[in-house]
Amino acid sequence: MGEAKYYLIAVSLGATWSKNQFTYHSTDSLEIGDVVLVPFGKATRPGFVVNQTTKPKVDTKEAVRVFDKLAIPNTSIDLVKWLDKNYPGMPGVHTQFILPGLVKDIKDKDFKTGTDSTASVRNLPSLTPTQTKAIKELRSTNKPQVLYGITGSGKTRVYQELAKEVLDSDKNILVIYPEISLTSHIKKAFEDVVGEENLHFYHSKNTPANQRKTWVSAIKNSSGKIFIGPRSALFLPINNLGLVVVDEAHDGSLKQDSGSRYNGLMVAGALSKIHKSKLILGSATPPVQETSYILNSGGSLVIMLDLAKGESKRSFEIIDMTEKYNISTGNHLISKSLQSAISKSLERGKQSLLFLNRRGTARSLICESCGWHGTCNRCDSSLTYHHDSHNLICHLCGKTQNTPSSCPDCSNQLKLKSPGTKAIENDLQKLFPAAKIMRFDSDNKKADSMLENYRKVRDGGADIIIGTQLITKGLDLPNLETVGILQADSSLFLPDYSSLERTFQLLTQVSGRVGRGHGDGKVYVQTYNPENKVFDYVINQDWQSFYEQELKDRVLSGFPPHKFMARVWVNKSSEQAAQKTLEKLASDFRGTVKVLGPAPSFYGKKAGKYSWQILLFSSSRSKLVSLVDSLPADTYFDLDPVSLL
DNA sequence: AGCACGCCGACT
DNA sequence: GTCGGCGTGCTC
Repeated sequence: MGEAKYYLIAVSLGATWSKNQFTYHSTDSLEIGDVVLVPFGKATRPGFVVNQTTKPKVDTKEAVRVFDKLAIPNTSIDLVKWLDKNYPGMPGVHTQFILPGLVKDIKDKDFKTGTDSTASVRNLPSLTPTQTKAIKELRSTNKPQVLYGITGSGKTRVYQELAKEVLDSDKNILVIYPEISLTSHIKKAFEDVVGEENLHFYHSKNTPANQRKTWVSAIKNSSGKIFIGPRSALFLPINNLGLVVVDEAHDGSLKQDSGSRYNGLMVAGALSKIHKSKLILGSATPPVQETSYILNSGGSLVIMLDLAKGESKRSFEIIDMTEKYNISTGNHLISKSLQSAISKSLERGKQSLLFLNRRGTARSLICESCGWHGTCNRCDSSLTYHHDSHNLICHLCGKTQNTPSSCPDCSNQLKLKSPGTKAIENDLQKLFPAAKIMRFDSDNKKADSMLENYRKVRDGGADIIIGTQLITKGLDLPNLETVGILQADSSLFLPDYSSLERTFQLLTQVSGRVGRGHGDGKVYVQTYNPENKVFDYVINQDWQSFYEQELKDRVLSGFPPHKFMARVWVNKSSEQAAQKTLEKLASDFRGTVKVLGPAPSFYGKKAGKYSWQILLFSSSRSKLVSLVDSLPADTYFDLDPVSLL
């Protein structure tokens, strides 16, 4: 037993700590990165050694090394540093990402693996010319790349091929995939490359023992493994990472929406830079902001526009719901075309899927006759109706307008509509009494029941499926023929700079549920604004034109990726207090950066608290970082918000 | 997040 | 003179 030495330890802590490095002693000789358990307050928490230090003035407690030589890789320490720098104020949380609670429970047996058998690689399907070309382009550089491939173009097959090469060069692979529990095909695809024993899922729904094993496997193995998980898997302490794939890179779940609000795509970028590994962001609707960042920093775009073998076609019909003769006599939400398509699919024993775009419903006022909706003449953003004051408010600049009693363009009556899936289910049952109808939404989103529901639906337990957001995510329904999108425009007029992009993504992803290799399918897009250009981009499956147009619009409006942005808000028990606090902040910041607002937050009242917000814009991200880092304690911020709502 | 410290009002 | 309200600050 030697003399006690002193070490600076980064402790895994919650969001309320603005500091997380403290001095502990140990009689063991500890190395930088060694994982330790330390007493902190009443609790014991995991931490890692930052460096050796001198005896401090305060009394120290003892750090206990968890396992012999269980050190987190330098790359993970560098990632924590990057997070601390780019999302300031929550260092304890960032350490917790790297050292989650499960670290405390790691036992010797978690180190024991089954036979480290060599990968039992199965025969993979042959490549199409488009896939071969994409692989060649992806191989040609180590810079980050965006893989844009329409639904059905076979991106997964491309990942398989690249994964094989990376594994052959004795490295590990990380695949980020949202809603992994719903999508078995991605699991199978990588299993075919690396074998079951070498494929690790990292997911909160797995058993604790399984999670510990995966974590240990990451820290222990220097090659031959593929790790798959949601955004939290970005923080697995993987060694020797050769490839990072973020599939469905447009997905909103990549953005952490509480605590340290990091953007998973940015973290993936930092991670691959630290490892000098390849980064691929794959999607049928690549995100505008990050695609632009990648293209402006030397990365490139790889395009796959052809359907892979065995994939079938999908066609589109845009239905103008302002035309009365288009609407079913039995139900005002469903068009005649959609009704007869559902009917025909029923006769053929095929399934129909109705997507109810609930985002933004009931809050904006629209005219059913001509498609008019209130917009702010200063911001060009949609106005939101407020029940209490009977006003229309711009949530960007805060300007208030009186609510017109009738449509300013055609003087017909204005409507606030928000049908739920339940109401539609009832209506449809009346239209199709013999059909088995099933709702599939996040109201019953307990993961196990969701998977159960999905199996039931897929295996023919429903003729008509009604759902919201959830059904946009990778649902694979082989027997699906008809897709109906109800209120396709409801997400279009949200007061959010990204509402056009969100709409494009939603519609494209829903459309992608049909025509998956088992007969052609048709998508019926019902809208009150058929002339909106977003529908052309969707039905032509033309992301590139959408992207170019959207980039131009973002330059004009000054939003990301043209400028960096931060959203800053407070929650107060009175509206006046919230407004006053932010007016003070806004006047402090004006002159340093561009400020928009204050205005009420979109969800202005939550749990009895009133929320107001301001938006900060700058060409320098670090300027925004230093501003939000100096905010008062009860102020919240989101750097690079994907949504302003 | 917990938990101690501390400074003021209500009650024995 | 004591009990306890919860604002403030600290956790090596």
